[in-house]
Amino acid sequence: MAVSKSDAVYRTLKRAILDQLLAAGTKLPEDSIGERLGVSRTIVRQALARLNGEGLIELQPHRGACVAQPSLEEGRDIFVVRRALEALVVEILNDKMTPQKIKKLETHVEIEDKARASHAAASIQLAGEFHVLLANLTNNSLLIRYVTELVSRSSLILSLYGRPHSSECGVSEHREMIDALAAGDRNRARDLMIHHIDAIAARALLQPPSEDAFPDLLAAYGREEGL
Amino acid sequence: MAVSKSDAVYRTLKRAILDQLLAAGTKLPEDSIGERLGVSRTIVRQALARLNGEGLIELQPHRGACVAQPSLEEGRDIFVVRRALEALVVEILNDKMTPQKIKKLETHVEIEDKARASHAAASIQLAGEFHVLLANLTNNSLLIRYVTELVSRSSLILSLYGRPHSSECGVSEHREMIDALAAGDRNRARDLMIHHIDAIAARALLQPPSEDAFPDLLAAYGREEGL
DNA sequence: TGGGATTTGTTCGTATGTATT
DNA sequence: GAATACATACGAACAAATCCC
Repeated sequence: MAVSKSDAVYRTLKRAILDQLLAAGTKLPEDSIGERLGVSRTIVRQALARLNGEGLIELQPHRGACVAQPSLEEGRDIFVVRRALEALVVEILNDKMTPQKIKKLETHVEIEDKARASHAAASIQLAGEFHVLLANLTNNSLLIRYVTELVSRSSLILSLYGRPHSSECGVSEHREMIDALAAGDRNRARDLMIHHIDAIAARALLQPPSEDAFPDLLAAYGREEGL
Repeated sequence: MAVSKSDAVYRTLKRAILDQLLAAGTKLPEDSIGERLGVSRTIVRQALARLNGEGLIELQPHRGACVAQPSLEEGRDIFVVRRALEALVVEILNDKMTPQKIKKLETHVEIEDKARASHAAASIQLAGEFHVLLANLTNNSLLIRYVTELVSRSSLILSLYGRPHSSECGVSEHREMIDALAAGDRNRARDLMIHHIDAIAARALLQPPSEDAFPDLLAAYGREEGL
């Protein structure tokens, strides 16, 4: 077997969460997942433990797992870290750009552009993968792991608080960034990335809809009624 | 039970690795660990999987686990990320310092100072904990998790490539950093942190000793002998 | 090269803890 | 508040792969 079973389950679940087939908050019982995927609970448990480590699911003792529902505050925390690490990515890449790498990035953006019209799901995924690709070019495995995790979690946040079906990134911003890197313009590349992440954060961290506003309204009415 | 068994095993193993009771490269057979700690293999496996996720052990399929032996290059990668994230920590703390927090930090440094004379093991641990404490004060849970992981792995690198028994950090540098934060001097706090991390990296990433130099020497001799 | 010993990977039954009626 | 239903936590045993002689 090329990859282990739990690896396959891990990937399947991760993809399902990021594609929003499993919405935030969905319960993930070991038994039904195992049955559905034709593996035992042990395998599912391993996959769940790994997803928990990456913050994609929440795992409560004796109460099982559910798809993570990061709060707005957690969302902000994630983007604060993401901005710092992706700034580091371009910082590192400034000294390591080659024609091959530029070509790789341009090819990816081409694909993004083509998918943009067709359908949103693939577009969102590709936009995230651009950031992971950038991280990969640094060859710093830890940085790659962190950025990958951050991009995944950003996607979750976007699904919770962002405007529905809005792509995470603008393709044009990716193009500008490649140009700055290719030109060796350190400061511009860095500024573009920071601006880009901030733009993503702004799109992803809109104020939560009615659900949260509701209790406050009720409380206000309650006070008027002497409650 | 307040914490799960695998949690306890995880903590025990982590501590053992960081305290160098388990040297880098040591094999970690599930069975003997379980026997030693009075738990079944299932529990040990869970703990090992988690340690693997944090990069403290290496886990090869069908071949078991051993304490991680990061290469010099991985070591450099880790410190590159650590510098960026700890710079972010002080950046955030600049806006959030309170007398309570300053007191907390000062108290910790006091303890560090006292342990410095007595024995090295505790001293190294406390030095790392200062950085974790700083991260904790940001209240950003993701940042806390990443910094904690980075500090742990730095400790492993120090044990592999650093001068033996040398403490990771100078206590005086910690004091200066607290002063800069207390004074609200953003730039100075940031510069001190970056300088501090670079100093740690320099102490931790010395050229590897004879082992690596040996093959080169042999090769040189070999060429002279026509090999 | 082969085969036994050892270690990991997996299954599944039982125990335990949580939620609900 | 107790009993029941349900899901997870754990462990013993089996299967498969690796190591070592």
